[in-house]
Amino acid sequence: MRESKLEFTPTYERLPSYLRFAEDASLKKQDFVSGTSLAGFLGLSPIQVRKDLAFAGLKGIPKRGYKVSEIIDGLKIFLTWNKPKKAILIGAGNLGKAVLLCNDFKDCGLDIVGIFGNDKDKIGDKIGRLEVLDIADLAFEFERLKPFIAIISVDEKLDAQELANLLAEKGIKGIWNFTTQKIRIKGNVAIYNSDFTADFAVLCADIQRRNG
Amino acid sequence: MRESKLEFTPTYERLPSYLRFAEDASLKKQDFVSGTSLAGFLGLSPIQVRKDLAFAGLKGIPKRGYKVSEIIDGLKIFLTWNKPKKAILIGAGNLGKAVLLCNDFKDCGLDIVGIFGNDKDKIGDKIGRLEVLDIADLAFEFERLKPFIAIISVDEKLDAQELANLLAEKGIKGIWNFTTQKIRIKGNVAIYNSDFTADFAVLCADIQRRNG
DNA sequence: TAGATTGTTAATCGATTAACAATC
DNA sequence: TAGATTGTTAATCGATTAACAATC
Repeated sequence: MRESKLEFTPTYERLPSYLRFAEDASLKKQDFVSGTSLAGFLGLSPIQVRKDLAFAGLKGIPKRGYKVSEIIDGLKIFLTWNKPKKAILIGAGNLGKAVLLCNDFKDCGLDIVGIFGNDKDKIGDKIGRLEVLDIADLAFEFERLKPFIAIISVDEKLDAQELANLLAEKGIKGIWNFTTQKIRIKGNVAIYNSDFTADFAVLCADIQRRNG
Repeated sequence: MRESKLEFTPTYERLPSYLRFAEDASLKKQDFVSGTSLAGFLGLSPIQVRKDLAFAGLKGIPKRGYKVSEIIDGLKIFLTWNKPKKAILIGAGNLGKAVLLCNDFKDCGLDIVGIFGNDKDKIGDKIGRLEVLDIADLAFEFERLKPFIAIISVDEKLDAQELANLLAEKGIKGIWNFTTQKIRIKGNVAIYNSDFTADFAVLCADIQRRNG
């Protein structure tokens, strides 16, 4: 569930899958891929793929398709993934670790420079190349790390709204909220809520529909 | 990014937040909540909340609002969250652990009865109340556990499509795919793709829009 | 050339929002 | 009663799909 009404959200959601497809094609030494093949692989309609790529500023060549290198470079620029963005992770639990250590973000310009925990046992531990910092030092460490994005993956014992208020005050540009707690910020901060239970609701509805 | 075009998806995504709000109200011993207050808290429009609740079959009382207990019971039934659904987790990494151990699903009828790992070190370990099973025994253990839903959170070393094919053949009803690998199933299996990079793309677009 | 593919304009479909009557 | 709220029908808005011309 996303917070603000950003136009073309479904398109933005599809673009990363086009990027991955192009990177696979690149590994296979293919120079061009057609929107049709992309659509076929991803289970989308060719028209939608062409519309999306056109939206991202990409031009194809009739009969040949889209140049793989242009898809890769173009989409990375369009998504701002060509520029590294410093991020901090708040919450050093399993989800925080998963985000920090998974390889899916290697192309996204997500540069996690700090991880904060609440649990006294965990503070000082190493996760990957980072040492878990004390969440109590968040305001102080913010100045040093100067993050652009904050990822909140704390458990329900901590108040996500309070954390968000502090982050907003310090000048964060975007907050990715993995808690089911509601976050609202008055200023100009982008907020994305990844609510697993919302996703699960959609899956349940789909199962129900398919099984009467 | 979701797989199939299920109507009313945005509504289904919002319903869990209404359920949580009602449960909070219930803890505060409130008997009724208005759609207006719900909308105000969640940053939605009152019309949308009323439409959503009506879609879920809930009836309010003019001037008073909606009965809290009816929201809770009604939404749980509507989402099929009143009935426990057996699920298996495939992938015993940090994300799998996070899903298994987080409390957000306590109301969702998600009953995780098995977790499978690939890493020889991890097989046999206890995570929460479950022992990590060998993914090589998936077909065999499926018969014993009889899961309804499978959550795939394996890393890129494993082929998610191959796992999905096996699960589909065994009769799984729904697959929740946390990998960025594309899964396609011919049969009548509901698939929900939780692709973090798709979410991140939307956040990046929102940040970009807000900052010129 | 013919066929495959892109690109664009128009039509359709679904979701949200507006307007307002009904009601406690 | 008056005011607040729900419920419903119509209008709007955005996203997807269709149709088809342009092109290599």
